[in-house]
Amino acid sequence: MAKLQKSIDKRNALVKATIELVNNNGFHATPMSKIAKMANVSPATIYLYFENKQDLVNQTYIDVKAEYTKYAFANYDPTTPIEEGFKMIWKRIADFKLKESEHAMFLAQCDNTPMIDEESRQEGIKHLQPLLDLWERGKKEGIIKPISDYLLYAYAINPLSFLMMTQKRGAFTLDKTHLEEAYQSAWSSIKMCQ
Amino acid sequence: MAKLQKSIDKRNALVKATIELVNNNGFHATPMSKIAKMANVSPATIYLYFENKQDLVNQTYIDVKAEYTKYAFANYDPTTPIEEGFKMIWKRIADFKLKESEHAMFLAQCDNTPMIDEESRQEGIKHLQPLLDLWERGKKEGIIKPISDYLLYAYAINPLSFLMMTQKRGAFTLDKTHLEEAYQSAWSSIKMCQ
DNA sequence: ACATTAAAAATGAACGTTCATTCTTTTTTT
DNA sequence: AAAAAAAGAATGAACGTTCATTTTTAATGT
Repeated sequence: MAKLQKSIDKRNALVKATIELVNNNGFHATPMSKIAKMANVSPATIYLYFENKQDLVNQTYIDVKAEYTKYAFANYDPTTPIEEGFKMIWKRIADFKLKESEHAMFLAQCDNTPMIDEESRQEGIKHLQPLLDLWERGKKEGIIKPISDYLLYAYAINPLSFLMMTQKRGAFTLDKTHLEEAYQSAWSSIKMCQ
Repeated sequence: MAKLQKSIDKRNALVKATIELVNNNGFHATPMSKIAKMANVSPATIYLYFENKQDLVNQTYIDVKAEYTKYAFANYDPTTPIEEGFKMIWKRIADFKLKESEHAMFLAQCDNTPMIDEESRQEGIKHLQPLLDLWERGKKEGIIKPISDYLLYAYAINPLSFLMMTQKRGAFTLDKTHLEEAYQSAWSSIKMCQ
């Protein structure tokens, strides 16, 4: 019964501290000692919950990625018409990136860095399937451009990461109007007919 | 004459080694000793060219960013018509990201990480002005959507970083066809009229 | 209900290593 | 021969991780 007795709160505190410190200082400047201190835990305790530093950051990545996709598809019904369904998911993702910007920022850092093991990266991608299914359906119906899912993601979704990052740096603020413009650009870039 | 006597080759070798090691291992796992070894130089010698590790990575970032924008605008003439000018710059940027993908990857890592000082980041942005000017002109002529430059960059340019990264990971290959589709998506997302 | 006890969880200090940086000496350049 | 550049070895600090011990938890017997 070993694992079950350990406090989930403590694990979560460690994950939370990891996100916050890596966001602010980068992976290279967040020692285990600081993570422990921020989580109000002894450094040694970390090793009761995680194998080592790499495992801690891998698990943190998977946790946040799962939260992200769960949020994105929370209210999505796979029978929704294409355009409406896409707008729904897009808005949820935008919402996540803005409201949970700490988490979104952490993902952006992980996704552009060799700090996450390839295995965990693969694990994180899995839950995006509903969006890929929607696109598949959209292509069949002649509503979505018949191009690679990577291209669709690059133009429809990924720009939100850049905008979130830019906003986080204080360069500009993504208000309601911007968001509507962003949606129009996203939709323009992947819909058929032009 | 202190600085001038030092070998520019040695400096470049250090910058090159930094890019390669940071790309492959991340900043957190590239010690000065390894950089020195890869550049065939003593660790102590690094400090004749750079103040410290932070300075080395800052200067590397600025170097690569300057190379990037120089490449992007190499054959651009500010009097070119909007659509043609945009296509020209876009293709050059795409070209850079694919042909100089090591450098592009390094920039992507720097841009999503707190590893670069804010000052050096600002320095790196400066040289993008010709593109912003083109957009300004395009908005006035009613050809480009009258939205924030950040939005335009997010949809017209930034997706290339994602695609380059995806390609680097081996998930898919960005061939000629994909590139043409990508351009169409980029242009669709920022042009007026729909 | 309480005392006892064994296991689990948590800890602070310690360990060995690695790191960025500096120091002293040697080599190269002019 | 003097100055600059480069080198290897040295240094102290910081790191990830483990060790020896203490504290907490929960099950058991009375």
